[in-house]
Amino acid sequence: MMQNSFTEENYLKTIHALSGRDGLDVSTNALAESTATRAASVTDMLKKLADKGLINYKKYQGVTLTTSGEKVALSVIRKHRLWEVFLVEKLGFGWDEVHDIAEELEHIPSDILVEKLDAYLGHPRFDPHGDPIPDAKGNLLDPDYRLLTDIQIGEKVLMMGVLDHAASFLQHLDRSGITLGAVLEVKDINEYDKSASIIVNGDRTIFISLEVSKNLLVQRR
Amino acid sequence: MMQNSFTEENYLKTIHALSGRDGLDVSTNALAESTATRAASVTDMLKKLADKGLINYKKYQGVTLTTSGEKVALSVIRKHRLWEVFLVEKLGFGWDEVHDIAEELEHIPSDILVEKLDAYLGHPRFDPHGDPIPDAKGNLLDPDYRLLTDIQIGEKVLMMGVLDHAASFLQHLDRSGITLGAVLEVKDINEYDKSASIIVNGDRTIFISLEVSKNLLVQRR
DNA sequence: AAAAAAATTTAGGTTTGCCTAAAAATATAT
DNA sequence: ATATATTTTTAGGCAAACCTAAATTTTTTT
Ligand SMILES: [Mn+2]
Ligand SMILES: [Mn+2]
Ligand SMILES: [Mn+2]
Ligand SMILES: [Mn+2]
Repeated sequence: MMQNSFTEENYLKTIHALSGRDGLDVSTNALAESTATRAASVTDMLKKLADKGLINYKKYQGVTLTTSGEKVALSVIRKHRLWEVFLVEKLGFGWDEVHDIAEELEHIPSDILVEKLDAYLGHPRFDPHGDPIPDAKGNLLDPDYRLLTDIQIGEKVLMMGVLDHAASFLQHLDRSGITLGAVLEVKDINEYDKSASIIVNGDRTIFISLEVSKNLLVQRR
Repeated sequence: MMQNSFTEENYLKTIHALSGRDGLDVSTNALAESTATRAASVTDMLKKLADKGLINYKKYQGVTLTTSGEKVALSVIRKHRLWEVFLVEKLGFGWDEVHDIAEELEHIPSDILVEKLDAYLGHPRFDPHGDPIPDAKGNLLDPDYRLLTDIQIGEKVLMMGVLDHAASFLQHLDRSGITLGAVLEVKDINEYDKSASIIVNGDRTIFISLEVSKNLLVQRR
């Protein structure tokens, strides 16, 4: 059985991300956008992935992952997130610095490496951004967090993850003192622009824009 | 400034290894052999590396690294050896299992990653096979070890490294109890086939063939 | 110093993953 | 339902890294 290339793995991971929890069809254009390539190049790759049995592809109809394609995607995601934990927990990187490095490390192929890394890290269940880490068999939790925009005034929630993974957003959260696991209490919501004042960990009050609220995943306590 | 590809880095590393401590010219055929490619492919790559100023190349005359090429080679070697230390010291791999994985990890580009890894490992000076690790500036120790074949009967030496890095050889040493840092005393050398009996760490006596002696780097105490 | 052998380079192809431009299919608007 | 717009595919090419076969250069032998 031939190995999947770096590029093929990235396509599979992207298809997984774009098809979301419901396994919706992913369009050629969406893939072109996400992979920073042109639609024609995507079509080329889709043919190859279909030939290898990794995706279901009918011309003009979009694609979904096959079972075998999903297995590959989940394995890459597992590696990505485990390496991110390593970079943050062991090497002392910030959560805003690890994505690009993990983007490369995720393609190192050794299964035994992944399992030893997982054990060394203490079998973490979430990565530094709050994203769940698939287990060795490809089981992936779907923790139904909600957006901070759905939380009522007076409610206290735990900060569990981010939707936007951009370094600039994560750095903004750092400056606001909003870290994974922080307790957030919605003190007030501005009618006009939906900006909010939030009490962080019971002491500091900060103001956050709707843009920020829309990207914060939280959980009732 | 364009980045060097995976493949270019491997060629530079191979040229470094083959030119030895004296910086001798490396032949096209030797490179073809070491990189498991054909001579014609090597010629293609040599032209490219010469264009990029990484090697000195005159047709039919063999190649040497330029200062800039050597810098790249040493950086790749540094990464290879640091990752090997990580795999053995932190993840618990055996010294016979890490080479192929490090062969991939050595191409992960981030400078800051390398420096954080180095610090995390406690700035190791040698890799699990006894090979010296270049520092961040590209300074590489040249410890003048000698071969066990050069040691007289009765002499006690420290086991410092291996010439052959093959898993089968390393596993053979494991079975013989010969590890890095072990004290070896040459008890007797067989006239006929130069095989020897050796006392390991002052207790066990083992017999080793010339083939093994030729691949053991040792140091007087 | 030729002739023969070995090493190296050139010539011409292949595959992978990308591109632009043009054609075809699908979706949307009138 | 037709026309228009959008999406997707096809056609034809390019660069990287490899290949085989054929030429060329260097080295070794006679
Ligand atoms: Mn990431
Ligand atoms: Mn992450
Ligand atoms: Mn190695
Ligand atoms: Mn080594």
